[in-house]
Amino acid sequence: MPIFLPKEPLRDELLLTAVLYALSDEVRLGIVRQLAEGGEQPCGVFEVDRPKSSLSHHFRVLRESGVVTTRKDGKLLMNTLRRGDLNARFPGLLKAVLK
Amino acid sequence: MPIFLPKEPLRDELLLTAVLYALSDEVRLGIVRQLAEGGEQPCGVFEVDRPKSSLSHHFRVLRESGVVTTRKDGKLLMNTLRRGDLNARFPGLLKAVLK
DNA sequence: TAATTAGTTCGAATAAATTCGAACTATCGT
DNA sequence: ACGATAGTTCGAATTTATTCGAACTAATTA
Repeated sequence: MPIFLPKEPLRDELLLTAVLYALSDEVRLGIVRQLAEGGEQPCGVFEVDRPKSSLSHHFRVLRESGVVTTRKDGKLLMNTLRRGDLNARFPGLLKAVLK
Repeated sequence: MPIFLPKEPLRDELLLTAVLYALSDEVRLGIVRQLAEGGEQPCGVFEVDRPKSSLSHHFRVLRESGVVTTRKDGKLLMNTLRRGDLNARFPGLLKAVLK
């Protein structure tokens, strides 16, 4: 079966509780901070002390909550923080969390 | 055994992930919103469709994460949102979440 | 003193999240 | 075509959270 990335919620489907939950984990928060700093990056560059299947799980949570968007580029999955959507729906949240 | 309220973290012991986790639940977020609106209130005034033992659990999570502080007043436990501490440690977070 | 009220604590059941290895898909390079 | 690389998916184990009823503590009121 082909790889299906989870469907990412549209801007107006973002749920505050889901976003807060996604950000409430150290690993995921670390990923988000690094994306905020360095812009679009593939999954592999994140140095977390966990096997890739665990990392993949955390990316899924970030995608499904709408915190991150992922596009395919060759053999890489490139991840971007959904700044615009998050700022539109929850103004100030990202800034407060990333500070 | 006497009733021991969970120890509330000091301002500089607040953890962002713990706060975000506490806020990532609809019931708890509802309590926090109502405290933000109406100021100090006892546990009993919150109309959530759950038995009081469940409510008590949610208050515990809010206290242990440092979102809420509780003082005893007669037979009531009065709860207050820890605005000052939260704003000091995570500027803008509360505003963004409560909007 | 007894009854009521407010809310916690306990214990056990259920539900949900996390973790990891192994197997897999897809792409790239040789 | 083959091997290596990137990352997902699956399945099962473990951990953590939630839920609730019942028993409890402490304060109030009769």
